[in-house]
Amino acid sequence: MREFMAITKALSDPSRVRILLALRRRELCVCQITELFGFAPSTMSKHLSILHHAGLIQSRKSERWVYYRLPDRSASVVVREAIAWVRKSAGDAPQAAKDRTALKQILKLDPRTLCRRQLRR
Amino acid sequence: MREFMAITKALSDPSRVRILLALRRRELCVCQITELFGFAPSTMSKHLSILHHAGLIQSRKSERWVYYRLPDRSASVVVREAIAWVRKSAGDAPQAAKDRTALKQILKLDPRTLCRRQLRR
DNA sequence: CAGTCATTTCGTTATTTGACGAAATAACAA
DNA sequence: TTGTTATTTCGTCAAATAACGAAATGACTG
Repeated sequence: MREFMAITKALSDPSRVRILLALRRRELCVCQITELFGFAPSTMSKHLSILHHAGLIQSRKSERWVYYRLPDRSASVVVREAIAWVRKSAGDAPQAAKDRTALKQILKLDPRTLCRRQLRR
Repeated sequence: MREFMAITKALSDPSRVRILLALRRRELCVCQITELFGFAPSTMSKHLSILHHAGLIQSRKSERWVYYRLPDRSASVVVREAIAWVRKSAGDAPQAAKDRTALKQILKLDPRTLCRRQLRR
């Protein structure tokens, strides 16, 4: 029940659902996700931490960046079914489509450039 | 996304998950659910209203009581998959087992008697 | 009709949550 | 080392949520 509630609480915020959908095809680094959402870095970090704590995303560190991705096959059935349900139920929402379009633009940029861009504001 | 978030928000409270699990096999009237949880009637009513608004339960009125049940086949795929996921992922939790045991006792009583019992407190 | 009774609605209160900025941390670069 | 950069942690504030009791509602009962 604990693990399950961690998942449902993680899914109860629309930004976190959007993050999961954005990670559908590829891993993303924090600065890319931050750029996509327009939130303060600390806010994004908190959302990512909640998803990670629920087991819904995994992370790796490379050079200066932290990358998040959907969990691999080693994840529990609960988690994998949750993600499948999210994708199937919310993947076609207008917001998800908007995010995909915005993400395409973001992915054109080199992460180095991107993160500097964020700082300039 | 709206419908989906109504569902995830509804599922983000453990009491509401327990209600769904309690309704697994049969419909229950509000006074039976209230007895099971020990909350104030107004609190239970609010939880039921949130579940109902999300489409996760249906209701019918009979004589003096309101009965709630899981939705029938007419419910959307999102809803049906949500309920299936809940059952599969949280149905075996210790709390769910406790609830089943407590529910057995409650079901032995006639609803008439039961609701009066609540009032006496 | 007047009185019960089951449930819901409303208003209040304490707690949780989500946002931010500032400061801390960790990794790289000069 | 010293400074820069990416991310996280911490503290704060406003908004959302979950609990309650009191009052309203709606349906049966006498």
